[in-house]
Amino acid sequence: MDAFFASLEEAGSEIFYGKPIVVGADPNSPAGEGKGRGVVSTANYKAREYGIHSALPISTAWQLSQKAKAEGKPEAIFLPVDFERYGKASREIFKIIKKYSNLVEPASIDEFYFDLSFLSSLRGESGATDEAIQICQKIKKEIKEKLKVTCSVGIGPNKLIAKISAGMKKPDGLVIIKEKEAEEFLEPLPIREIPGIGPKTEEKLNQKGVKIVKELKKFSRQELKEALGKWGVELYFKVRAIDDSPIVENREAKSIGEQITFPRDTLNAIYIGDAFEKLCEGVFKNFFQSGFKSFKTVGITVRFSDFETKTSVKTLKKEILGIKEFRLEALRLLLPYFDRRKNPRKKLIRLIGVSIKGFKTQI
DNA sequence: TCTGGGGTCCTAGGACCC
DNA sequence: TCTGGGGTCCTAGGACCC
Repeated sequence: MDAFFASLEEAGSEIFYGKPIVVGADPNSPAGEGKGRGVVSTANYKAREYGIHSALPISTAWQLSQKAKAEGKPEAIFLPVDFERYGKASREIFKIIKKYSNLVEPASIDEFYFDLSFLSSLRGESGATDEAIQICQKIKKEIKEKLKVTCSVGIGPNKLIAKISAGMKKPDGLVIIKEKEAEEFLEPLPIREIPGIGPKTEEKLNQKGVKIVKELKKFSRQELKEALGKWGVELYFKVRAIDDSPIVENREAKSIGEQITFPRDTLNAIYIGDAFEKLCEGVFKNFFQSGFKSFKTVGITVRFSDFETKTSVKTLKKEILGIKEFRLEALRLLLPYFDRRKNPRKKLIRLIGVSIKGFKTQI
């Protein structure tokens, strides 16, 4: 989906239509006047013209909006993240795609993989590509009609190529890469376009003089394995457009968690305890609604004011069924961060988080 | 201008078991 | 007199994705 959260907000209101929209943290909490904590989740394309984008500190986004205002352009509209609403839209999109493919994988709230490989056996190679394009155009049209938002689609011989090509023509694009073209298609791309290559891996490979995918092909499987571990072997195949990862429709959650960054760093036990309580309740509610029966592992996260982040995890011998046990175990993990045991310098706390894993399914 | 929130997967060392 | 080998679980941390 294109600028999904912001597009949904824009589509949901006449007043917002055509305006720059920024979904994310509140720019005016707690300090007011654009001094808020947090980052931009999604900016629509109008807001991107101001230089506002995902992951940008919300305070910076606020300044960019003020600068635009001074130049006589419209101020950006800042909105909180409404996960429930976006989740509902996401499920509707899933249903639309499902009408055209019986295998649809929600890769995230705004990304889907779907299988059209049945067309190849049905129509032969050239007929299949034509029909794949037609189906994707229908899906795009139906999503636009029903939700008033656009998406970008990539058609390829595997998930890797489909994903990368979907990103080539945004927004509202449709790109098809045939199997024969796939390897050549990747060669001139910056290595960062390969999903899984982030800032650290990019830097590591830059050190070896590698900037584009073609240059990665100089390395043997063994060399990439030595440099990047197991992931290096996967990368060896990816740069050759080889990817046999399956489309998985029903993925079960492996962990459930919530975290909160405080408006101001604090060591106030009452304040933190209150937030902690709410996090436990939120996690347990989510766990309960997920339909799992029990869990065995409880974890907490503490981020200090200097951004140092610590985690403590405990796997219990017996399964946890109720919120009281859960809260008690989580609290046992949290308490050491208030005293000498895990916070000898009495650093202020910026964030706490609570998570669970090791689920057991019903029956 | 400080750096969200909800996740997944991998690694490495230690414990433990056969 | 040296101190196997493999498998699995657990913890902490890191990289990455949207």
